[in-house]
Amino acid sequence: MAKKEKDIETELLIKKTAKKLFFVDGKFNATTQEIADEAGVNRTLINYYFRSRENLLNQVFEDAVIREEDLRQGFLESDLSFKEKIESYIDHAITKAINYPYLETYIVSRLNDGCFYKQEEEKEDFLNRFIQEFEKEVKSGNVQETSPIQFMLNLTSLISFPFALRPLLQKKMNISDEEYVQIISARKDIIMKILFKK
Amino acid sequence: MAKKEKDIETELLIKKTAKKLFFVDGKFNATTQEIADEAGVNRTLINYYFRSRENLLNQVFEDAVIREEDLRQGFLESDLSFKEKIESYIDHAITKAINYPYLETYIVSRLNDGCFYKQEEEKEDFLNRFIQEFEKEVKSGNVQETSPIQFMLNLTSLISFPFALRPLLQKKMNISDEEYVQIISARKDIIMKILFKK
DNA sequence: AAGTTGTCAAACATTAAAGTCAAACAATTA
DNA sequence: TAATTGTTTGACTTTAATGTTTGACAACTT
Repeated sequence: MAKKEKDIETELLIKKTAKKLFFVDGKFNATTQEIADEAGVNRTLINYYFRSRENLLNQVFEDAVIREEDLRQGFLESDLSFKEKIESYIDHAITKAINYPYLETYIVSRLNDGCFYKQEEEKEDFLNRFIQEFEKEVKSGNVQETSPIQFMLNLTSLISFPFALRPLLQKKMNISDEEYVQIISARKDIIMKILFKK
Repeated sequence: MAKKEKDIETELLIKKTAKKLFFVDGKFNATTQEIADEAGVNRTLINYYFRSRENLLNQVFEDAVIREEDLRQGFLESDLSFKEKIESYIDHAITKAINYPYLETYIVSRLNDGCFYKQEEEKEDFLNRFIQEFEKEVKSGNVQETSPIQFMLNLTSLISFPFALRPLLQKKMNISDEEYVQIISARKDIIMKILFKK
């Protein structure tokens, strides 16, 4: 069992590199060669560790879905106020979006290519709890009156879109990299102001 | 010059089908065979009309960029109020998003694959005019005080994201197709309420 | 140091997608 | 109707990406 650690290291390195290409660079069509080059390893190692390219992609996809669902996990658990919970959610989501801007669009592109994944169990629970908490906020007049679903749509749209569409938006609006970072770092407050009346 | 019309028909059919696969179905990796099958024509016709696959993709890309920029064209031209202009913009954008939900993410995915396109000239002009009009609105207290760029980000995010991420959002929130259509058709009013104070 | 196991890469094989070509076919026109 | 031009097709070639095999060598084990 020599070099066992190295084994895991290389395997993880490949996965990490694939994720970097997919989620960070948005190169959804990266070939095994490109992944190997970027990772600085021989291309055949991808087959050695993952059997096939498809296998690697599936693992990456699964990880992405998990990461995506992780964010919601525990989001309602704390004893913060609803507004504070949303605030902390935005923080997390923005951090995620900075590190993996194309995570969501990658998942969608895979879904459209016929990839599936099984639903988590606790979801119903989560949605119900969220709806309940949200309705309370509506009654207290803290948020604009809409359906909880629309509220979530607004929330996720306002957070993720500027990251996922960054190249296009920058180009359309003639914005430099530095400016865009500026703009993006101001998003949290703006989003909070939009979502909460008080 | 026989059959000139038919020529154009087939060529357009192929392009239209490619667009359908890319922008409507989100199949960014469709092969020439898949495009041909979907169009009900022989695969080699793609080479006959477009020389190469890459060529077809570039044409489709260019068209997409144009369509994308068209939407903005004339948006400020009318003598409607700013609010009415935005309202009509949202109408157009939603119609576009219904018909081509993946238009924007497709462009981004191509940009990330190293595709470029040249900037339009009148852009600076458009942006300046928009900024001017927007600042006036801020002064009149019709909109929340933010930068015009942030306003545009909010606007486009709120419109496009629910379309571009539809499969993921539906899955995450356990929403049926019928429900989702419902939700989406209510977006315009919701977005207007968010963007305008009065 | 000989044996064992895990790691890696070069060379080769396979596959599937893209692209070419020549011949068949259709339409138009002289 | 024969000739010309444009369109479509099937068979073939090329290319590029994936997958497999084998053997070198490094590290650890005894």
